[in-house]
Order: sequence, then C-alpha cells, then structure tokens
Amino acid sequence: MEGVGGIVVETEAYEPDDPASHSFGGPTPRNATMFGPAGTLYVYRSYGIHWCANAVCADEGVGAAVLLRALEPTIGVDVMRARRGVEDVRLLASGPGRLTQALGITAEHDGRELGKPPFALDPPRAAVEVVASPRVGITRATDLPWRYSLAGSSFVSRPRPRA
DNA sequence: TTTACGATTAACT
DNA sequence: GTTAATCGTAAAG
Repeated sequence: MEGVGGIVVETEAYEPDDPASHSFGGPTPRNATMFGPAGTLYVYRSYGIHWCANAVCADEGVGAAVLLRALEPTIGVDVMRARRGVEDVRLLASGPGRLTQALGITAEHDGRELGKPPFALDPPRAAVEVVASPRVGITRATDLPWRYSLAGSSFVSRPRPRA
C-alpha cells in the first residue's frame, strides 16, 4: 500500500467557549471549516510556516475540534523520513507542524472528510490508556487540562507531560 | 491600506 | 534557555 499513516498518540481539545480556540467569538472565513460537520479536517497555518490539522468533532455550526499533536508512524515510515529529512522515528510526527509535514497535509486537505480517501480512520484495536494534561503552545487558558496523550508513549511532542 | 500577532519549530548561546 | 523565521488572518485607521 502507498501513503502514510500511524497511531494518533496526542491531541488537544478546542471548544467555542475556549479563549484559546480559533472558534472562540464565532465563525470567521479562516475557521469556517471548524464549524463544519463532524468528521471533517480543519487545516490552518501557524506562524506562517507550519500546517496544523484538526479533526472537527461536533455538528455543523458548533465549532469544536481536536488538534492532532503527535503521531506514531506505522505506515510509509520511509516516505515520512524522506519528507521530514530526519531518521529518528520519534521525531517524524512529534508535534502539530511535524505531523502535518510527515503526512503531507496542506490547505489542499482543508475541509476534506476524514475516513474517506485520501484519508482513512480506524478505531483503536486495543484498550489504550490516556492521560490528560495542560495544553501546550498557546497563550490563553493554558490551565485547562485538555491535552490528551497516550500514556507511556515515546512519540508525544513533549517528553514530560508532567503527571 | 497598514499593523500586530499566532494552537510552532529549528537553531544558537 | 532564548531568539529568529515567515505569512495568512484579524482588527484598526
């Protein structure tokens, strides 16, 4: 099979009420996708150089989504290595910008439906242990423990979630 | 039209 | 640990 993929090991939640969320204060042209139906992909550019991917997880007009922060590469690792230019598998997608670069996600994919080509989405095959911790990289509402990562995973974007 | 800022990363001291 | 890179979006004039 071609393409790339892996196991999502870290996410962050964003709601309309959240001052740190793009959807805070209502829809704008930029975050329009975030208010779309659940199951779509919201892509935005950060600091002009990085792409970040969100999975919309609320009905149309709500504006809630989860930011995909880290991924454990399992499919097409070589492709990702080539794209990222790094050897260490743990660095391939350990961060929002890195994740999108490794998967080749750009504005082209904004608004696309997850679970449909070129995307595929599968439920966890086994029980997983998730830990909540404060979010990273934002300047507002940093107290909210809405960062969810796979317990014990060495692929998360930050080594020490500070349990 | 102009200006300020960001859900980041990589490089440097 | 600190700082620069880089550009689309939003808010102000």
